[in-house]
Amino acid sequence: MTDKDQPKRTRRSSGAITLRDVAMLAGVAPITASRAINTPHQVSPDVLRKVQEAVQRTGYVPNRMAGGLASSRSRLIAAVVPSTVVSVFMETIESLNGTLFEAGYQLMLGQSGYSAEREEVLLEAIIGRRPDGIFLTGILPPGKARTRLVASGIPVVETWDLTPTPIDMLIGFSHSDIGRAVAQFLMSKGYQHFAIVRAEDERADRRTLAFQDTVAQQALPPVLVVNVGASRSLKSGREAMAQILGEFPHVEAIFCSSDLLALGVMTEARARGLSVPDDIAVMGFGDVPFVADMVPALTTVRINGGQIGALAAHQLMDRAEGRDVPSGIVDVGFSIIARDSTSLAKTLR
Amino acid sequence: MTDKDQPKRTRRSSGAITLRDVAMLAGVAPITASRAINTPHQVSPDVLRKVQEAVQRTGYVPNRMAGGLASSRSRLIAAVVPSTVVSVFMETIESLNGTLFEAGYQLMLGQSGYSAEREEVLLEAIIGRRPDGIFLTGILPPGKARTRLVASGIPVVETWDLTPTPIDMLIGFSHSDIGRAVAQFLMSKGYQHFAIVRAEDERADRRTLAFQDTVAQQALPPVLVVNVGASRSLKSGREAMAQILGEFPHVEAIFCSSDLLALGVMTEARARGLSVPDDIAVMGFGDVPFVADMVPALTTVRINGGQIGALAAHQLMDRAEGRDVPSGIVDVGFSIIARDSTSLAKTLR
DNA sequence: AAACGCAATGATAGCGGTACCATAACCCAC
DNA sequence: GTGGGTTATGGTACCGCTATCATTGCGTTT
Repeated sequence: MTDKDQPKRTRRSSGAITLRDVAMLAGVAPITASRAINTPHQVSPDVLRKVQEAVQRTGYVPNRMAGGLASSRSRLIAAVVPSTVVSVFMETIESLNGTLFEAGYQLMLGQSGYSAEREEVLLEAIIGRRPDGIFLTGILPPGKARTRLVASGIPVVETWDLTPTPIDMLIGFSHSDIGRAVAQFLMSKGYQHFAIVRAEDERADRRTLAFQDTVAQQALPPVLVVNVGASRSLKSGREAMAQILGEFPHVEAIFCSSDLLALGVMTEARARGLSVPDDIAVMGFGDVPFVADMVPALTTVRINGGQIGALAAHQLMDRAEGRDVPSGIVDVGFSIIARDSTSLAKTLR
Repeated sequence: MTDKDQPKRTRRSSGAITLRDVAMLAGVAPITASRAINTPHQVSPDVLRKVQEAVQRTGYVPNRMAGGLASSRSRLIAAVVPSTVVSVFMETIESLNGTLFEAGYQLMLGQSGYSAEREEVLLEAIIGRRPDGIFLTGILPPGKARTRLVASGIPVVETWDLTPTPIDMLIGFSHSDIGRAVAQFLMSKGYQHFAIVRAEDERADRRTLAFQDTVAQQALPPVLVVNVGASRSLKSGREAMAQILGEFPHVEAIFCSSDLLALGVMTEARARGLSVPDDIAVMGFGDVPFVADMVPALTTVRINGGQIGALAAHQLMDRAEGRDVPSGIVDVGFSIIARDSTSLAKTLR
């Protein structure tokens, strides 16, 4: 009857069930309901039961934005992946996401690889969500984006590479080591005339340089390097192979900066009646699942992407939950998976 | 001098720059600073300049959790993708994420495909974030998860399939139509003896059934169907091919439920000295980027995944921003990309 | 000239949770 | 029986932002 009881202003609300509703239904204070839900051991069995019942009955789902705001803990982790050829990183993202999810965290995805300005906008969008941690595919070069990230104070894991100067935590492997190891592997098989097919990419660059160095130390002929630019498609592998055969017919072994490029190289070789590995050996990089079962099975470099994702998840969550994780570098290494595409089957010329 | 001015309780705070700091620096009220940032046309040029300067100087990044809580608009979209073989959906996710990002939204990723309980937990985690929209890869079968989702009132787009009873919005294509179209395509080429290699998947099921029906209507011999289970690997394609050749040596054309399976089938064929397409025609599904440049180039079914992602993004954002988007079904169709793996090169037996 | 409309700014009260402190009830020791 | 320590619960004040209404100043309408 007393309309004046109503506050003058219209209160808005999303209309959804809130903790207050649950608490009222259970006959306890909101804070007690909160405890029953988040730290059940702190409440009596009786209250716990009543609150759980109320949650069931109402279908209450806690609002994590409100919780995050109040506790300064968003339980959100942001991952930045390159927009192209995400496939190589899929294993990592899946394992990252899976590990986070088990522990009650969510993953936010951002795509990099466009312009520097957009990179900055992306970082700002990410920071605006106040994630508890940030996962970067690759290492972030000095610049505004990096400065902003450091200033934000959010724990960061860079991955997939090594650098002596990480922002914070780093989980990766040495691309130089890979270039060296692959060169040694191929030389140990007796190959002497090498070509490299590589995408335009700083990491491929370092693999290439180390490969060339290692070969040069054995006084072998120089390595022919074909740069296919940004494209990592099978097609560019084929084109690169055509170029190699034109310029360097004596080539015996080709190291490609991705499995897909290697597939292209093999495709072109076969199209020209050349046999892999009888005429030419081919190596890839990445060990995407299907190259193991092709004919010939592709020799390649395997990175344990799942390990990187899981490790990163744990380090970020440890940080978020106040456990001490020193900034530092974890080298997860790599392995060369020797398969048929590099098995010597005829006498080298 | 008066220590008692201090409130008794210790105030916590994340210590970061807040809107209040910016407003004070600019000499305006917080709400005015908010307007300068979010709706600049509502403030005078003078105030705008001062606030922008303050933002620059402080490096202020708005806290979107607080904003979302206050406005009931999170600017977050959740996407649920199957945990396996995400590659087919990558194009969609990239385009979804890209479109959202341009408009100031962020993407949250969830992986489905585990247990039903986990599916429920996932949905609860998603709803807890109060996203402005949810993108589902596939359609959600009736069950607790679906009920909960409907109850949440969050706009939903189901994709990659058609059903007469979507939760809300639906962007997909008919798998039956594909089965029919592929059968007709292959029959029009003169093939009569068919096999299908398929993964355990409800959608593959419908393609298979429609294919069989269409073939049966022409009174052709029955189609040999090989179910490879959950695995969609190249290896299972090879194994399926081995089985087909054992049971059905007359087979002329094989339709696979993924490009990777098709690759496996072709690999096994070649390993046994059979030629594709001279001895056997092969078709895939998905048109992953590299199958166009293989030898032989793979005939396959192309879905415009980018279109699905972009369209879904726009529909969800339209909903979030109060523009009217009727619940309903969009059929984006598909296309058969005829390439070399089905070009008739010798007289059929 | 009084009334009106509109643009720019501000005060206030939340959004839905949790941190922090307070209180009550109970147990134990001495 | 009184002081001290737990355990269970509650009250209050925020987290950082925006919706809503209020106010002010000024040009415009009739």
